[in-house]
Amino acid sequence: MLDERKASILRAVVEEYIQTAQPVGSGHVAQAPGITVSSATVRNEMAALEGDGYLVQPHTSAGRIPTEKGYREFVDALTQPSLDRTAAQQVRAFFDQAHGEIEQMLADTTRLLAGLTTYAAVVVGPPHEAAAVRSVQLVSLAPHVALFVAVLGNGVVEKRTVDLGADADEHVLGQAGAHLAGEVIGQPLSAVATGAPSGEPAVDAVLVRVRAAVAAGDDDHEHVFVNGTSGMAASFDAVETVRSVLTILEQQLVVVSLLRDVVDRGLNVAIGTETGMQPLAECALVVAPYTVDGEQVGTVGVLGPTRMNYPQALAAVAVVGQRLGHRLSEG
Amino acid sequence: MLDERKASILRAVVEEYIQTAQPVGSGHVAQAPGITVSSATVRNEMAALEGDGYLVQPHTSAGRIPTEKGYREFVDALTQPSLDRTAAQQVRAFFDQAHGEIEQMLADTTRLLAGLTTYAAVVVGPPHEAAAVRSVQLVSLAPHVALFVAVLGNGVVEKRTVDLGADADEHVLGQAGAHLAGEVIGQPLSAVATGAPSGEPAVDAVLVRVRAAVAAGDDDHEHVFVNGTSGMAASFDAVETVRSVLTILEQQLVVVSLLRDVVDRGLNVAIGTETGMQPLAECALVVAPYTVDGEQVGTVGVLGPTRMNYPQALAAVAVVGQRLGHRLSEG
DNA sequence: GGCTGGCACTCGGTAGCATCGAGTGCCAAG
DNA sequence: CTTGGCACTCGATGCTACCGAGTGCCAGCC
Repeated sequence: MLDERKASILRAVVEEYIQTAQPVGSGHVAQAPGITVSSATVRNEMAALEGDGYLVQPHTSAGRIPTEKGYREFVDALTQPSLDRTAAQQVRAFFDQAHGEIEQMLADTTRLLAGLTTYAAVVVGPPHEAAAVRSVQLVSLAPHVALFVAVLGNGVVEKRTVDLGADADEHVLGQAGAHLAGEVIGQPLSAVATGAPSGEPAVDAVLVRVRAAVAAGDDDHEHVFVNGTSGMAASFDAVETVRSVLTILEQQLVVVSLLRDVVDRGLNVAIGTETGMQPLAECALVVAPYTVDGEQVGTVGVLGPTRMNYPQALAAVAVVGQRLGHRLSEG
Repeated sequence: MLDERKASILRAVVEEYIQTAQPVGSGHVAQAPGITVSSATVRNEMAALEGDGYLVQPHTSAGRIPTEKGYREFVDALTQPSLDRTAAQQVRAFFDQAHGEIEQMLADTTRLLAGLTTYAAVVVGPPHEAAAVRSVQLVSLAPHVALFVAVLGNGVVEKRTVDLGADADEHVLGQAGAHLAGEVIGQPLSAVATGAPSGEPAVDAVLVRVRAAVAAGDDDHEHVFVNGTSGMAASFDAVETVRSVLTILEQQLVVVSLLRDVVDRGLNVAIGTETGMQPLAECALVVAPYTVDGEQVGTVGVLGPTRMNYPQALAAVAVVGQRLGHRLSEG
């Protein structure tokens, strides 16, 4: 454990480094608010902090930079920060005005978060399979093609185009739809795959196709929304870093499992290698799960450089996650 | 108009510059295939090309770089290029296997294009309003909340959450839904906004709310899918350029109007300032509209650096656009 | 007349070198 | 234990010399 003085020196270093991106020297720290000792004393303490692995020198006779361990300590020592007035206002305004369609709202939420933090924002939507089916319908689109539409209790609509292989008239489609509705309403969507035949040959032909189509799309990744990559890009000065981060963010499955993994470890913040992804070594991830009716159904997060503004990011993610959960609980 | 020799010299310069990103000197051009004259002659011709605005020198005594006019000439002189074998194979495989849900397919198409070109790929989906409504439904989600679901003829599903303001039982919702169905099936979705009341007070209360919700989301931007931003990032070496391009790509409305604008001008390729967007001065955009049942309904494109591989990009965009149109026409 | 080899010239990039200064570690005194 | 002082380090900056890719131009050749 760090003593009080070491802790405040570490804090000063991290805060200045976050602002300037330059190695910070003992002189600057000595002048920082909350530091009452001389630069010489600071030097001694900084040497000790370096010995303990909280700081590093890029080269002898340069200032110091926080290590992952240093950031970790800094973050752990943060008292739960709160948003500044205008940002809180912005969040409030957003969720007051938020309306309409769930996916649109999640996408807009990433915009909000990206705007609040100037980093890349990520929102993982509620898993589709979880919710109970509220309504099922089969709609004819073209001679051999129908669309299976299921409305889930959380407002998500699942759809699959179904190649029927042969003509099916409206009547048969209607019957098949009604049969499916009887089977799966109130059940999770996966129940579609395992239902019984109806007895009517024409209807059963359709049912087989539909069940196959639904099952095929069943390992449907959860939906991920990403935004603010431009802000993320601005935080790095090596284009190669930007490129590798973009590569990660483009792989939805990877993003989902990354966030889930961090949340499962009970973390709010994953710094550098803590993310478990080597291309994110220079990044930090701040996340918060959100709950609907007391159940964790998704995650919001921001991805930025390790030298991100943690207090701001933590506050933004926490507030947005909480508000989003409330909003979704309302329906 | 350029004479034959100037044209082939320009072509050689562009091709080498695309490959190396270095100013190209007369010596290299002289060794290029198709060039049979000495470097001294090439020098004279290159000086003339510079005088005519096709090339520039970054500084005296350096090689030359194509100008926008130079790229334009190069592109216009291209004979319609075709995809190499493996890429064509990839496209074929993709569309053979493509199935299921239209939006998923469009998203996957951007992945395909991004993979083919190593630039950022953009696909603009068919406008939602255009297609005729096939089916309408009102589903209760929560006590005061219902979901309006409309299936359009092109397989798109439009949905709106509707705050009913008060409880409405299933029966009333069903009636309202049936009433709407009678009005708008076969019509574009916008017909929902202008229907008549039903006469039944409870049903009409619901109808008012639904009509408002549908109208509110009506200026719904068309859906845009973007992918391959990491490849785009790798094409530039200034992070600031990457950032500004990302900023553009994050604004869906801007992307849509950009593509539409280019297509409307009858172009396949927009180079640098031809895009009309200043942050894209160092970019080129290759686009192709795709048609369903003979009607242009959307656009595919790639966005890369001005020194992009035009033949490859043009071929990829053309083939993908065409195949996508076919695929969508089938239903 | 047009092409070509030759040649002087230009100028960005790189390497070597001195200088500067922010920052360090250490020490002796308070 | 803290602090001012001091010698030291080493990246950054600026200067100079040099190299070489590339140019423009010219005289000779086909």
